[in-house]
Amino acid sequence: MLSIGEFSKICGVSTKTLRYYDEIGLIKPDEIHSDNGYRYYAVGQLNKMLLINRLKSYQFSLEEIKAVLELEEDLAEEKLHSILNRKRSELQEKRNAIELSLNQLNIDIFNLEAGIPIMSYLDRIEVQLVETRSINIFSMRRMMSSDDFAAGYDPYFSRLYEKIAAEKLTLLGTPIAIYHSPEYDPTGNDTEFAIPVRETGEGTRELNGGPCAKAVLNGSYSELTSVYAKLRGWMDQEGYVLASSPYEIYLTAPDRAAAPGELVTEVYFPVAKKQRLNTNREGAGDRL
Amino acid sequence: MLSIGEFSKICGVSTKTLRYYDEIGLIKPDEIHSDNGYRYYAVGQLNKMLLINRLKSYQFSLEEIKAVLELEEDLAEEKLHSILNRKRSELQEKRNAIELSLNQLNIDIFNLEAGIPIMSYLDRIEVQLVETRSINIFSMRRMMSSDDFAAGYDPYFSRLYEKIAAEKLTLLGTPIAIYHSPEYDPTGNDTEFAIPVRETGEGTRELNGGPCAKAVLNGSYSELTSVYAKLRGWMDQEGYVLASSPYEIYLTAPDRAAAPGELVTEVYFPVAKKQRLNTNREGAGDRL
DNA sequence: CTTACACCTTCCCCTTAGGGCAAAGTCAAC
DNA sequence: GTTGACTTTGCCCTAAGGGGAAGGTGTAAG
Repeated sequence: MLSIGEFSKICGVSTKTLRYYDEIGLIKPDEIHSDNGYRYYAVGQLNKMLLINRLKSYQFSLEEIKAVLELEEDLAEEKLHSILNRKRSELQEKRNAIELSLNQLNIDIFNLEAGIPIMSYLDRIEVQLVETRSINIFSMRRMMSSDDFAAGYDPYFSRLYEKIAAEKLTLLGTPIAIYHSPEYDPTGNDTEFAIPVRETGEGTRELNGGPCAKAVLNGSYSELTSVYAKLRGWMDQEGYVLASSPYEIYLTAPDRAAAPGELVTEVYFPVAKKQRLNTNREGAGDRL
Repeated sequence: MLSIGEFSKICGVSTKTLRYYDEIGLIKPDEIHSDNGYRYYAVGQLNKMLLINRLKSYQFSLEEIKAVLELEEDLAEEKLHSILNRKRSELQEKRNAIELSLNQLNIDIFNLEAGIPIMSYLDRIEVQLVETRSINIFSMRRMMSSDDFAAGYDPYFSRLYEKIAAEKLTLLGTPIAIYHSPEYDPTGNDTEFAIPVRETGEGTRELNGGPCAKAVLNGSYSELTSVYAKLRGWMDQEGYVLASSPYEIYLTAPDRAAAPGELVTEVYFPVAKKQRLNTNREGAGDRL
């Protein structure tokens, strides 16, 4: 039998950790002296502890490890297999997310070396008030989960293009995404994919024109949230409210793998003037 | 001015988060109504909040972000540059660590599909008691931090090989690492890099022979900790104690980029019989 | 003017995987 | 017998907020 200190040195974990694992029932000492409470571990428990360490290196939580250990005892191999596969996907996603951040960070560092402050692109986002015309669109509407969103819009636009080709419709513009959810909802967003066409008929509708706050984004979609923030900030400052669903027009087709630096996206917020409310609480003089 | 709810929707963060950031002084509302305590944010604070979001995506801690924001105000660009560079290195390291885990996980899944239980390699680690002979080694000794360790031993062995070549010594074996720290110390380990040579003289010494617990590892170094655990477990069970510093002999040269599956490493623990102590508390009958 | 409802405030507890420290008991060696 | 290393429990702490309660406000509609 091994004392907690010996066991901890062999396994490379702290005694604190071993006491914690005992407490949560992950690995309990083979024996606890009833008179002094000392924990003693069996040599045979080394394997279990080493497996725990390995699973930890795969970023399993202790709760998950507990489940895996119970599976191991039941010899439920196919379940274990699926758990490992899922964890592999998780790790791959994490790696990809880091990769994306690294790319963006590289751009920022590159800009900084060229003397461009990090967030200066925000100042280059210009918001204008424009008057749009109504256009006829061929569209489909979907609830988009965040997974769907991450997968990109290409498959949806592809389907639209296929139908347009099949029905011999006349293209009048580049793809558009219209966001009908009143605000961002992490569980799913009501999104309409549209392409301007000449013909009316089944599957088409009119996208109403009117006054819009418009901003143009040159570059990676990762900065879209900033564009939205800029537009909402502008609306608040200028005393406008959202009149209907915002939409984005992808001038460079998103299915074409253009260099991210060359993407051009227009963002439109249909707006209406807020009717006589203090657009600025300072101006209303309700302070000082 | 924007209420906390409006500001939160524009920036895509929760009101809870904004109150927390206020509390820790990361971003304080432009104005707090003194009568009801309501927080109001200025449109101009959007930029700051978006920068915070971006830095969070680079996995800066809030504490670090606070420091960066202060730098931004001081326009200390070169400092900012170095901070971003350091964070880039951190992210790259994280990605590499995940990549390593993924490789190992892939091996485990592959084995599992072939019907081999995950930790079965542990059972294939055989510990034997062997009698080694003294050998003459040419060596250098270093304190190895965990960073040094991660960088690998190749540079050290390379230096030894260079000196051996320069002094025209005769090689008698493959590289050896000897661990003089009594146990693993995360702050640094006293490690000796050695290569067996025929000639004695400056820089050489004798590596004493004697009884050793020996185990052979076929495959990736990531399983070395298990080998050590196995050896220590064996020693405890058989009633041996460590007599001097353990060492590893790399039969396949570690500087050759052999496929990790083909690496062969021998691990030796010089041992001595523990003098008449209960080798097993059960056997000593001090329980039940 | 009242009422409903959305919004805001503070306060408290909860999360992961343990780390640090203190007071007190115990073990093994000299 | 003493000393020093080891072990026990107990308490508070971490980072970045989430959940919910209790109570105070803002605004719009009837």
